[in-house]
Amino acid sequence: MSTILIKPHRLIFVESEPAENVFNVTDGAVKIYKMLPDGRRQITGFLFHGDFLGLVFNETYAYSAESLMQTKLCRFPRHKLESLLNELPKLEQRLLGAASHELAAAQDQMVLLGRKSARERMASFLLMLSKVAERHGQPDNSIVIPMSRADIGDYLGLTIETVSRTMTQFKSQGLIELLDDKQAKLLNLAALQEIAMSA
Amino acid sequence: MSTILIKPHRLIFVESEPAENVFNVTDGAVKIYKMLPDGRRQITGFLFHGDFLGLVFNETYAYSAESLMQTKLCRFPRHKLESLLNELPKLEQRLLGAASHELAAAQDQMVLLGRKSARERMASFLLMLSKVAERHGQPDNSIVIPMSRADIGDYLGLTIETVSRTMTQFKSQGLIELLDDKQAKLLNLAALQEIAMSA
DNA sequence: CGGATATTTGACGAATCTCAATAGGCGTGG
DNA sequence: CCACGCCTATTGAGATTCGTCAAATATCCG
Repeated sequence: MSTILIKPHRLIFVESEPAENVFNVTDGAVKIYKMLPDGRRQITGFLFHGDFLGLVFNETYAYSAESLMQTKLCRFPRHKLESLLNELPKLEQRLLGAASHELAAAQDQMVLLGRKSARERMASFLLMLSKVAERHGQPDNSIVIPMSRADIGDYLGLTIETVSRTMTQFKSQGLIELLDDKQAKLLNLAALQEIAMSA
Repeated sequence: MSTILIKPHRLIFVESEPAENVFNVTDGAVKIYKMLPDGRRQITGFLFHGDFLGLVFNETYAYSAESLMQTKLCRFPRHKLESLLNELPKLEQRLLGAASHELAAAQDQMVLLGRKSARERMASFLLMLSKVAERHGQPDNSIVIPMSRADIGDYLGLTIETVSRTMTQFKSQGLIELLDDKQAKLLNLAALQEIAMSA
């Protein structure tokens, strides 16, 4: 096990490569995504401090992973992990808990992608970043947006343009304030929650 | 642990109820879904012979489950499961494997919902049913469709009408043959795979 | 400072949704 | 056995949301 430091916008591993390592995000932010043969991309999650990465029991990675910013990772060789599991059953329970949590998040994202409008998706996304801010001990109405508009679009199943237009719309309705591309204030959390409609 | 028999179109459990049982589908078919407050629904998966159901490590179910047809389930009380896990670490590995598999399926579904066209979604769906048929020892080009058009729509993030129109389109292009609402032949698997584009 | 890249904005078009009508299946009861 | 009614699926026409293409603006970084 070793700690590694990763520069912004670096590939960490690629889908269908042999899954040699498992990671834990210590600091920074990571996106994970799958590609279609013609180049369309779906980002299936963003990972932050404390999240597990590459947690598969297949022989190959099921998705690609890339850093959004300078990021610190703990790396375990996977073959060591397997023997470790036999020694520490407690760890296995933690992994099962993590997988269960990820699964619940994946199902929420399916609801978002299958049934929510662009406005609802963007509101849900901003509230997700608000929860991340909270987890990091920041005020929940002041968010950092470490990903590009393209990343947001590929996460929400929208185009860059729709993401941008919806942000502008929220801004002009006084729901948010954009400090710059990467930083925003949520001026009306209640209204955003209303829009997001997440059961 | 007991085996229970469930009639078609019966609720098995409801989202946010205390998760008292874990199930294994022995026979039949089950849909699992989440609702938005205004009644929109997203079906997050269909389960068949051998699939685990209600596999959560939260105290409440994360989704509702309903039978599509007459279905047989194995039921475990969850509190017994937890002590069982301590005795049989092997079981925990199987559950972790199942969770990992479900997670991979969830990510594929996110790609479908976020980035695929109606045609691509329907082709992917028909091929999924083809794999189910194979798993059941049936020819892979003769599928049973145990769910309604509404279910298909809520699974693929489409409306009933779009599902129906796309089926008609496939039929008129000689890709499929509809025996009745619930049964079809896939006349050109290669073409459907081409359309589905699943990386 | 300046070129490259990312974001915003605008005009238009297309895929899918909505609403409405029709057709088909299936069970019940006459 | 047929007729009726109910429910689901299909088909059609028009509306709408979001995507596409294009241009302008802003931002980043050497």
